[in-house]
Amino acid sequence: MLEEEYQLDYFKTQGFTRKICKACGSAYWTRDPSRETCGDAPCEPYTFIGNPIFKPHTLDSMREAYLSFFEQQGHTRIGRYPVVARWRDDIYLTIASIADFQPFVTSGVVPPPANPLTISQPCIRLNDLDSVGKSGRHLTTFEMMAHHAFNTPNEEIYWKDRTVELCDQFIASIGGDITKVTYKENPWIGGGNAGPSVEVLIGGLEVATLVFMSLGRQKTDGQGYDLKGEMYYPMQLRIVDTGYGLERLVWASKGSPTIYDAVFPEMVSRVMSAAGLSHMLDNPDYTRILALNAKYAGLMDISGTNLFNLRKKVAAAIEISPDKLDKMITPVEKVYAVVDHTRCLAYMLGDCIVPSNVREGYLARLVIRRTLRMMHELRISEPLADLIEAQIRIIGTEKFEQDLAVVREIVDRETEKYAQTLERGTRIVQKLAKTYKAKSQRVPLAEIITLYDSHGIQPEMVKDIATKEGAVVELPDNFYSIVADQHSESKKEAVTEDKTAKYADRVQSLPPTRKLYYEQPSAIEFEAVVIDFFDNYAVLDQTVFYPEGGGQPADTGTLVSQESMVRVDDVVKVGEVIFHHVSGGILSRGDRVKGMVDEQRRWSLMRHHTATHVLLHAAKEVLGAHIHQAGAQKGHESSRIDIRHFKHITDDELHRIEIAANRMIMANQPVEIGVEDRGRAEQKYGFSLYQGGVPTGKDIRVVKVAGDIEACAGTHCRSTGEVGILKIIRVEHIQDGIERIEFAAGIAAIYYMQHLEGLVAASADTLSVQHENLPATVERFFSEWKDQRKDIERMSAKLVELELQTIETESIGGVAVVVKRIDLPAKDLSAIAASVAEKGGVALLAGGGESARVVLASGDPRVNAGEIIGQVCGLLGGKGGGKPTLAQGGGPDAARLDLALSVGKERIITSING
RNA sequence: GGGCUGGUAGAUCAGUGGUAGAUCGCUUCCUUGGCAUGGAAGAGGCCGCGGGUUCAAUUCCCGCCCAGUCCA
Repeated sequence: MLEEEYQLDYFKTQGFTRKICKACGSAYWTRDPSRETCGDAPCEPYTFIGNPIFKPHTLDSMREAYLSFFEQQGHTRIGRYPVVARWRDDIYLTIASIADFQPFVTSGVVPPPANPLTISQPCIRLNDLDSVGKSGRHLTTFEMMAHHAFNTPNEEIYWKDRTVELCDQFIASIGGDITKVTYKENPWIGGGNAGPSVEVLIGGLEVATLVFMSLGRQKTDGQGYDLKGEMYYPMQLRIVDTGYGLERLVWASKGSPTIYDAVFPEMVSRVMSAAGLSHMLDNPDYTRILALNAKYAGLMDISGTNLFNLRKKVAAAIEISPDKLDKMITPVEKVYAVVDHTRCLAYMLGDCIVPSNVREGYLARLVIRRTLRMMHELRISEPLADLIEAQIRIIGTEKFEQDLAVVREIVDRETEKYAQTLERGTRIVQKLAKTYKAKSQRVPLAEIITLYDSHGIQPEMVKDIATKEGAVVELPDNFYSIVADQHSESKKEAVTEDKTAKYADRVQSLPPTRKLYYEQPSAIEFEAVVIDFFDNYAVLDQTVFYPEGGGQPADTGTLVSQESMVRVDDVVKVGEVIFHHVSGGILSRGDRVKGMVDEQRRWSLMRHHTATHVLLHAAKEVLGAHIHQAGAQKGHESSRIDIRHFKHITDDELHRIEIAANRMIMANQPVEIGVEDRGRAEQKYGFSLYQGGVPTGKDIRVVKVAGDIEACAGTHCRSTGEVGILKIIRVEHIQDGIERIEFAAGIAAIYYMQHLEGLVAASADTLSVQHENLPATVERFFSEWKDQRKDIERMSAKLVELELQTIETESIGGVAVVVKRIDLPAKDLSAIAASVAEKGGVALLAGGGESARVVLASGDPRVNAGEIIGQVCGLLGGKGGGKPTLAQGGGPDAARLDLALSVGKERIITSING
């Protein structure tokens, strides 16, 4: 990035000078000519600990100071967005304030909700999870306070000078000494955008970053820049993207040893006492150690082995052994982490994340389990739900969508589940340890990886338990990276190709298709002119054919011109142009055509689509406010909707949902559809608008069905009554936290019920009973079947006994030999034969019938049953085999049974006589 | 969405291409004045579901369902 980008008038008029840091070589601007370093870690240590650089503020007062300052400077205050970035498909969590406005506002498609605006956005970043609690400054959750200005070629709000000026003024307004502030040049690249940027440093701490997003990957007329091997070009939109760390500002305003003491003091002392460490709080040594720890940690990256180096440094400074220091400080670090994590969970769960084994739900579970583990290590007996509830109450219950009782239930369930996992894990490890101890081998690494990967058992736990069992376990330091390596080997990228992508240029020259399916939702016939025809795609000036979208499949139908009639088998939307894929003929540019969509199918799709909205609303009514769609697929025979829920839906709940949905249908309320300004709609209805994904564009189509309000592009019935009827077919548990409800609407529902009725009728018919008696009869038959099976078993045992009593053996070479045909099942034959063999005899028994079964048991080592049986069965047209002592087989040729037996007998005699 | 592990008696789990097992629990009986306990006998299994291979599948192969777990 060019040096000139930073030559601001503001710097010049305010007496700043540009200097080069003697420690790191970076360029920075300062009012203090005698300054020699840039002011950033590790070039400069923290100076604010024990010596605050702002007037004391709490989180709430600092946030208010910020937002009202920028309000006074002409910015509009905007409410926070959820910490789950449901409007993004590339990230799970909101990681920065600008993420709220990506991608549509930053790309210029959608105007910002206000301009300029100010916001305090809670963000979650789990990248530095390991450092939380240890470094004194890392948090999983922080609020990024920001003011954003979106400059267009037509409207200039403000740019660099004003931004830096506002920063200076804000710092002054909270009591900061602006002569101590440095602005460090730090070009920014990220997410396909780039621009000059300055870090705002004071007291050794970075408190803000001011980014001037002005370059993008898309080629424009302006001069391009090569940044790290990629070309960037000036964007139409130039965006002021600032980020002020609320927690850091509060920390610097208090000068406490760690950020945690400054930000959530109540929770720190609560968790300290829960862990029995409250005495530490009043211990001046402890405060001193922590302050030192944070100071040194500020100068280094403490991941991995660096933690040990940090310990050594701090220990040396206070003259105790690193071991002793470690013992003192580790529990306190865990307390900080627990406090941080519970706040993170308050936001996650409060914003309706449901823990699960996928996506953001997995992240929530990860944090929950981590927290539970640390609480266990600290011997905190207080339930996790209590701590999270306390965090929610501190932040304010009204700030969250999720009901507190639901949060508690979710956390309790997760706690319970984790306890079960641990219990199960302990048993598995104990067993494994015994196996390896018996073999006097050490437990191989592969086993430990499997335990972690497949059973969620931490390697440390494996070691503890196995050691207690007396087995040897060695853990490599880089355990987790070994696991990660194994995973990356099996990773494959799924490439989805867009079959219409190649027409992008062609679309540019075509006018948008008029969407009659919106203007006249119940129309099925229309007239149009063919504007273009290529590769069996017809583009018309207007159409009632609905293109695939929002989980609703495309319409099918016909197009008729003077010369030909073609079938429309697929319809897709490319930008604002609609492509009709046709077969069975061709059309020409300029043809006048009459179009007809398949009416039954279209109506069925509309019913299912409207029914989907009704069902979602009914589910919300029955299950709670957290119900959110996680995917949907409409069809004309049945449809399905995936909803986020933290436990299985019971039959009773399903029935209640079905009834609630049908009541809504019977209420026959009109379906209201309107196009609204995106920003206004978001503020008015909230992000529950985006149940089926996030549409593009400045305006969104808002569909209101029976109290359900969604942004939706689909076609709908005119009133709920037109859905007719909604029948739930089944509920399926897709993943943890996601339930799939399959259902049918309208005629399809009737078909389904008729089908069900058919199943009942057929079953009842087989048993010759009334439908009502079917369950009882099936029950009776099943238990009778079981009883009779028992009887047969008992009788078989009797038969075997009888047979044994009457069996006559022939002595051949001193061995008792039986060769006999007994028409019993193979199982009984082997019981009899085995019994003969037990006494040292040899028994060759065969059963006839449709096919033959042969059993040969030998109690004499000279007679190898497995070898002889092969020949015997061969004569019967089959095969057989087994052990030398017991062999079985058979064949289809039952008529030759007597021959086979006599041959078998010969073989036995030969074997005995050698 | 991808990977991995598992599904056998009420519970926890062995096991095998050829007659389904153990421990705990349960029932009954015996020992005892009664209880803890000790002893004996017994009940309890579509070996998750559906296909395939095989003379034979709980076991091997394929698909599905269910549960658990790791990762993006």
